[in-house]
Amino acid sequence: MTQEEVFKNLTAHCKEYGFIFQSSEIYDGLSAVYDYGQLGSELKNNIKKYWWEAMVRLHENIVGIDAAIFMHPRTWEASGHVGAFNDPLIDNKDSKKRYRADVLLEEYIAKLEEKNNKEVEKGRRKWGESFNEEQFRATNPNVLRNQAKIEDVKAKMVAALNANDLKALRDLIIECEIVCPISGTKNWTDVRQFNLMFSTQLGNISGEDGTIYLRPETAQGIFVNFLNVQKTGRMKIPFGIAQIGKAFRNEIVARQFIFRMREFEQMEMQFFVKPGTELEWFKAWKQTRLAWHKALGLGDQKYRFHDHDKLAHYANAATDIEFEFPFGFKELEGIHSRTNYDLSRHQEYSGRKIQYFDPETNESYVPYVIETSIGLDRMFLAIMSSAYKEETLENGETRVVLGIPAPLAPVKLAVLPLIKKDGLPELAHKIMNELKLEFNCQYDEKDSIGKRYRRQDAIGTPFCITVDHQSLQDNTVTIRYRDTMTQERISIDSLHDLISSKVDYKNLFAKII
RNA sequence: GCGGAAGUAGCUCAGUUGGUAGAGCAUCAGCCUUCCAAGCUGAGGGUCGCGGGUUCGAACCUCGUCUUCCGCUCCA
Repeated sequence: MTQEEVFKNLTAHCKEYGFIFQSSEIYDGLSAVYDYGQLGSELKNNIKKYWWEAMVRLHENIVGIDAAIFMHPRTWEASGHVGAFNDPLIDNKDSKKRYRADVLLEEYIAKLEEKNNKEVEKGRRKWGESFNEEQFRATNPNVLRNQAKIEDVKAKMVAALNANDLKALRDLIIECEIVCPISGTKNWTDVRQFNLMFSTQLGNISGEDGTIYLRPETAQGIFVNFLNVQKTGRMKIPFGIAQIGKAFRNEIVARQFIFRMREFEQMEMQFFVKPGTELEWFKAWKQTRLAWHKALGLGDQKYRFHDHDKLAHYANAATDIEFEFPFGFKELEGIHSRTNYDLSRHQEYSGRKIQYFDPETNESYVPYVIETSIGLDRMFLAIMSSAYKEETLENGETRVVLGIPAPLAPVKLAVLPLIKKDGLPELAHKIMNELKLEFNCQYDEKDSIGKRYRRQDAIGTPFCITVDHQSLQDNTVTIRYRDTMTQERISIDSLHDLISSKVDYKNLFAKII
């Protein structure tokens, strides 16, 4: 079976067992938006917990916040998200080249002006000393025609840009018969605004038109709260602020299932350090974060660093932790040395002093920042794609099993009466009622025992507790392990401690610290 | 965005030259009882992605649209 087929089966499996559904499916779905189902949301919550506790609880100098999705619009001017992504763009279908629509029109206007200048030069040569440029421009029919066109195009372009009327811009390009400099054709796409931020209206914000954005990254919520957290939490550098939350990007192409979605969730931590020490911390966080991933046991060979050669304007070092997805090695987490760019920009745009007074050196500075930013949905996909296995057993039968690490498994155990009479269901319920106080459990008495094991395998339940006739005699049950399919008989009293020891996050943390 | 392919029950799919919609698995109820799925009986479930058009009649032909997958492009 090819990788592609396995990935297809995985996505079908995610739907069939209630992990992931397409958003608004009964209305034909919404492109690149997905919902997490009854099991998916459990797994997602467990991933969040693993990250949050590893970052916030295990590091005494990291605290967590939960900032709003809506932020003051000036945030995005300071961050550089507004402006950099606000151009109306148009593609030529033949050359596949992309242009700014307003630039194409301005070049067209410039050409007309050049034409007129040439006419004027011709007139000047012809009339010599007695040439009156003003009068010439006011009377020459060619110049007048061009000038009228210039005025017309300018007026229409400004009107269209102000009204954000993209269709009018395209119509104008067609009307002017502008051709692509490369292909020479007039085969244009629609004009599109390549703004990656979603916008909406806020009731009444003073001085603005009320347009606000859904945050395209969670990081800014941390930066604008730097002073709040540092002062109220009495934080001393170096320290970090962590956050889990939704972000939104209006991607042009969003594909590969939940790998690139328009609404997604990030788990980010911004670590504030003394200027000059940032590259040491960058190196340290690379190792810390890789260890966090490897502790899950999905396979060490599935991870690699991809250092950036071309750095973003705000960074002085950057790397990706890439994971081997079914469609190849792709970015799972980014670790960036963001310098003091963000805090400095907010200092500039807000007019507030955003600095840290270092008691050791008695000086103030704008801290440098190391960012670790992981896509929660990508993490989900990484776990699912490495956990999903189609196995052929020794007896020739097949099973589909999700080898999800036990601490992250949506359902920790299933309680199964071997048959549904003779008092076995009653005892099974009694066991379940005690264990469900701590673990997410399922009870199942339908169909043969083997079939029920397969059902639990398919959703990644690590343990099946089977109640049989012997249980009624001696208070023991069998516990069956998902990965090995082996069983052992243990007393009902020891169930809690055994399962607890296997699903505890401590097992993972032990490998990190 | 461009090009290609696809969309029929929860899942995987069949459906003949256009003539009232099918299977297996799954689900539910009952029977049976057996530690690694597919025993017996019965039941529910589909405006064939959506919308126009052609036709006496469309799952099938046609146009549009939405969604998904693949390649390119774009973004980072």
